[in-house]
Order: sequence, then C-alpha cells, then structure tokens
Amino acid sequence: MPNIKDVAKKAGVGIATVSRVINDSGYVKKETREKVEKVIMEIEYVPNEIARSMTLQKNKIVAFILPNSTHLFFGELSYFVEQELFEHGYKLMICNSSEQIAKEIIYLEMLKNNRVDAVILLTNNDVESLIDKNRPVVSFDRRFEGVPYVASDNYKGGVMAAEKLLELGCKKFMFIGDDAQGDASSVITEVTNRRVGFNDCLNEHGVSDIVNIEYPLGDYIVSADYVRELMSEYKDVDGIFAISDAAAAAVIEEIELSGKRVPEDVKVIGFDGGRSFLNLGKKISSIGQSPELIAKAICSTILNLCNNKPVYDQIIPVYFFGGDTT
Amino acid sequence: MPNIKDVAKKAGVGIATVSRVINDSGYVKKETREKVEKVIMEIEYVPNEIARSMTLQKNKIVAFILPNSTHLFFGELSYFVEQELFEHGYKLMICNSSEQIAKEIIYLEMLKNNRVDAVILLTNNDVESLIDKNRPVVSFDRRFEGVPYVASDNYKGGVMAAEKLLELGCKKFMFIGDDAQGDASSVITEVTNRRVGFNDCLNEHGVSDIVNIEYPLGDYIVSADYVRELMSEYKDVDGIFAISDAAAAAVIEEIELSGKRVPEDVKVIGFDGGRSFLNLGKKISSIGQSPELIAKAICSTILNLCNNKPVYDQIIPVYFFGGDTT
DNA sequence: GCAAAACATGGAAACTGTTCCATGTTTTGC
DNA sequence: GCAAAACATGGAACAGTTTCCATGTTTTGC
Repeated sequence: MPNIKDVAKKAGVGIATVSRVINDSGYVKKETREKVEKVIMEIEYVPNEIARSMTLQKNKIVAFILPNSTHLFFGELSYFVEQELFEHGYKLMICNSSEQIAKEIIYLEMLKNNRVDAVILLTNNDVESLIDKNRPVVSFDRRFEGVPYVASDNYKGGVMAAEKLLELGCKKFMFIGDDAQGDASSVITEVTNRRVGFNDCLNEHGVSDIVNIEYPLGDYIVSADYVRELMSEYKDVDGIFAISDAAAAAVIEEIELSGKRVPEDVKVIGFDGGRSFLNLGKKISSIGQSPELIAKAICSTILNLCNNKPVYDQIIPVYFFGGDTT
Repeated sequence: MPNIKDVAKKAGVGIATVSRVINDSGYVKKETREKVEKVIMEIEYVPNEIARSMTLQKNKIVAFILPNSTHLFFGELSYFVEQELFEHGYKLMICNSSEQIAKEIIYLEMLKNNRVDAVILLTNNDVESLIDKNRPVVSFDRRFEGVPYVASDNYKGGVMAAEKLLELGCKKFMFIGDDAQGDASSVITEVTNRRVGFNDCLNEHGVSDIVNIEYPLGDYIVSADYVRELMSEYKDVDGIFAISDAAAAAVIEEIELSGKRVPEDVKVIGFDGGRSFLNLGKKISSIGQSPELIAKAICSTILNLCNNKPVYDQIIPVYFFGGDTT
C-alpha cells in the first residue's frame, strides 16, 4: 500500500504539502495541488485512517451498548442513530450486551482504550462505577450521576394512558410491567416513571385502588401462563396500561382467550408506538415514543460532547397512538 | 492519559519489557512482571488501541453493510454476527446503506483506508467494481466474482415450497416477489433462486402454467392495492409462494379481505421462518432460514480471511416451517 | 519602492504502541 | 568447569499521519 511519503516523493513535494492537499487545509499553490492529486490518482493512494486516528487521538466511532438490537424499538433506535451519526462522519459500533454485565464492561472499556470516541449506553445493570465520566457518554432511559441523558417523557406517557382510560370510562385499573430489570433488582430506570405517572394521575382523579403488577419481564416477554393467572385473579379490571407493546400484546391475547373482548370489556394501552410484531388481528393502542427524535437527541448530545460543547439532558415528548384496543 | 513510557519510567524498566508484560509474550522475570503490573494498576494505565492498531495494521473491527438493520431477518442476522465476532475479539460496525449506492461506496471505502479489517456485504446494488478483492470481504445472498459468499439454499427453498403446495393438492400456482432490486434492475441476487427452484420443481411435476409476479418490493413491503388487483386478476390461484414473510403477510391480508380463506381456499408459504411482525391472527407457513447458522458461516469465513486461511462458499440449509397458512 | 501581509513549502516532532536485535545473565548438561 | 541453551532486558526503528515552526517567495497597499 502506498503511503503519504510515496506520494510526496513521486510528486516531488514534501509530505506536509501532501497532507495539506488531502485535508484541503493551509496554503497550496494550484499547480502543486494538481500535481499531487494526479499522483494520488496514479498510485491509488488512500490515507490510512488508523494513522490519522493516531495523531488526532480520535477515530470517529461511537459505540451503542444496548441489551439486544433485535428488539423492535431498539432496532429502530439504532437504525436512526446510525443515520444521524453518518451525516456527521461518525460510524456506529453495535454492542449487544444481552444484559450481561461482563459484556458491558468489555464494551465500556473501549472508551478508555481509545477504540471508540463515545458511548451511548442503554442498560439495566448497575454499571455506574464502570463509566468513565471524563469521556463522552450519553445514557438513554436511565440516570447516572454526571452522565447526560436522554429519555422519552415516560411520566407523561403514564399520565396520558391514565387520562385516556379514564376518559373512556374505565373503573378498575391495572399497570403491568417490570420496574427492576437487569442484574441488580435495585436498579431503577426511567421506565419506572411510566408506572409512577399512571398512578399519580389516577390518584389525582380520586382512584386509589390500582393493581400494580411488577412482573420481571426478562427478555421483554410476558409469560402467557402468568398473564392468564393475573386475569383470573383480577376479573374486574377494565383498563390496563402495559409497560410495552410486547407486554400489551401478551395481555390482550390472554384476555381474549379467556372469553373477554378487547376493547369492549377491557381496554389496553401499551407503550412504544403500536408497531409491535406480535400476532394479533388488531393494532395496539399505545403511548408512542419516536425512535427518530430520540436518535437525534442522543446524537446531538454525543456530537456536542465530542466537540467540547455544553450538553443538556433531553426529555422527548410521547404521543398517544390510537389503535384497536381502546 | 498515561502511556507505556510512563509505566516504564515509574517501574524502572524499558518499554519493551512493559509491552511484554501487557501482551504476555517473550521472557519477563516474575518480580519484574509484578513490579510492572503494580505500576499499571497504580497509574491506571490502559493500552491505547489506536496505537496498537497502528503497528499491527489491523484493528479487529468488521463492517456489516446491509440495506436496513430494522428488517426482522437482517436484524437477527446482525445480532448473531455480533455475538459470534465478539467471541473472537472482533467488534461489529453496522452500516445501513438504505439501498443507497453512495453510502455503500463510503462504507466499502473503509476497507481500503484501514478503518475496518473486513466487510460483510449484503447489497442489491451493482457494486462489483467497488469491492477491493484483495481484502477480506464476504458476500451474503449474492455472488461476486472472486468474493467468497454465504447464502441460504434458496433454490432448495423454492423446491420445498412447490413440493409442499403440490402435496396439499394445489392446482394453480403463483410466485410473488422481487428478483431485481437495487439501483440496477439487471442485478440478479441469489434470492432469485427461490423463484427458479419453485418453477423448476413445478415443471418437473408437469405444471407449466405458473403465475410469476415480479413486483419490485422496494422497501420490502408489498402495496395492498397492488395485491388486491393481482388477486382479482388471478382468481383461480390456490397455491402461493411469496419471496418473503412480509410479502406473504400482505398477500394473506388481502386474500382474506377479498372473502377467501387461508388456508382453506388458498395456501400461502412465505420465506424467512414465520417470525414475521405483521398483524395477522395466524402464523405464516414459511421456508425458514436460520440467522444463527448463517451468522456462524459468515463469521467463520471472515475470520479465516483475516488469518489468511482458505475459505469456501457456504450454502446453508433451509427448513419448512409449518404455520397456519398451509 | 518598500514594509507588511499573505502565500507556499518542507523538515521534524509527536502520537503510542510492537518488535527486532544486541547485550548480558542464568541455568543446564555432561 | 565450561559451552550451549534458555532467560531477561532495553534501545531504537517503525507504523503513517498531522501540525508546528522555520524559511522563503509573492502580492498588496500607499
């Protein structure tokens, strides 16, 4: 592979001049530039990005650490993050942790050893002490002291779900979802605010008897047996807010198998935006979060961090998506 | 950030010795090793991967260029690729081309400028001339001269679909799908073999009047209007093989809206494995391809290429997945 | 016409590792 | 006891860029 020295020698100029041509920086006489460009074409010279990274001490790669990119919402989020970063010349490294803290540690280490310039962190594990807070890190749906974060307005989402169900005349409410995922059950993510907002709003409207089911979703899937049990235990529930569309879909399926109808007998609202991939003959009503807006917010934060500009926490609005289940 | 020189100085040894300790290579006396390790801990030294890449001329990053990682099958494939690469110390850069050749070019360029060690290429565009065939590239579902490739046994899949529909007593067959995607309609990917296998098998069984619909799927979605039109044009079709589950789902939805029943009146087989995310009350019968097996095959090829070992094209078996539509 | 500003260029240092090679010390084997 | 093998260590070259700085030339303005 030819290097910058080969170009310089062949063009009869200094390497600094070649560098200036490549980067279009500093002063270069028109004829000199053309001469250098001609040589570059001839010997098919391509600047070595590793060497460039070496001197610049940055390599324009961002790591996205997340549990599992095959989950619909995460997949969409990573897609838009990649699009957005690409616009700014950054590349995306995808790091599926599969919720394993050991893998998260290895990926977080890439910040310290200069493998990546920045990290987008989406985790349910207790990794606070492992984060290098002197480097660019942005956290999604989770607060870490001293780490800028982006999240959907989960609280508002909970409120909106409650308001909608109240408006539709529901009397007995249930929240189903998982507040404490990950390796440390004590870890509280921002997702909890979906439940909090839901309960707060209902309380404000004088409803206090709310069934809060904190079922550990594990791989984001609710077991059918468990839901069936729940439904038979709380027969009078007629308004359900599920922490995700996946959870909502499982709930809906079981309700219908039990003979009740959705939305006639029980109304169900999920969370994510109703793009759920589960097999239902209907679309799930849902509190939608926009992967595109979130990606933009995350990337603007990342880019600001990389350029030593000030950053702010960002809360992204959610919207009610009316489907067939309310 | 401390560097290897700082460690050497503080430990009172040469940098070569520190390097040997870090890499556990060559001879180092036990006491020296311990002394160095102690200093490394104390000053929290982490070797700079960029510098390491510089001397080694490789950085253990693989790029996966694909149209869109949010599509279910591609998403799963990339997930397993990441898992597999991670096991071998490689990281995955995800490169959504959105079918744009301009973006593919930029990403392919990363091979030449040493940004990545290898590329996994999944494209429908005419990029043959842009591939640096002297470097590690593996192609999925597409043949390029001189580039090792991995593909599902698409031909066999087509045959299996035909056999299944014949076995179930279907008389009039239709294939629906898109042979020529991408920017150059002349590009033929291996996916074409699904149609070819389907037709060949039917021909062998004496069926020659086959409706082959080559509808440009674009973003892998079939328009409802178009399907409706088709269904009214070919009323007597009772056995359909769709190029993907997404296409199958669209077809099924329209058939049912038109008053016919699936599978009673029309039987439908898709392709991918029936994990489709579309809203149907039933599971799609499908020719399944295993993202996990494919990922393993791709990665073994990549790793062999990176280590100058011989590689072979690999055809991965498919299997019939019986759902509710046959 | 001349000083100042702008333009043009190249050498060398810096970035941070790995590894070859030279040198020196121990251990081994008989 | 001595040669050979194994162990141990450090200096320096090298990987391929960018950029500072020094030097020199041309243009500008009055």
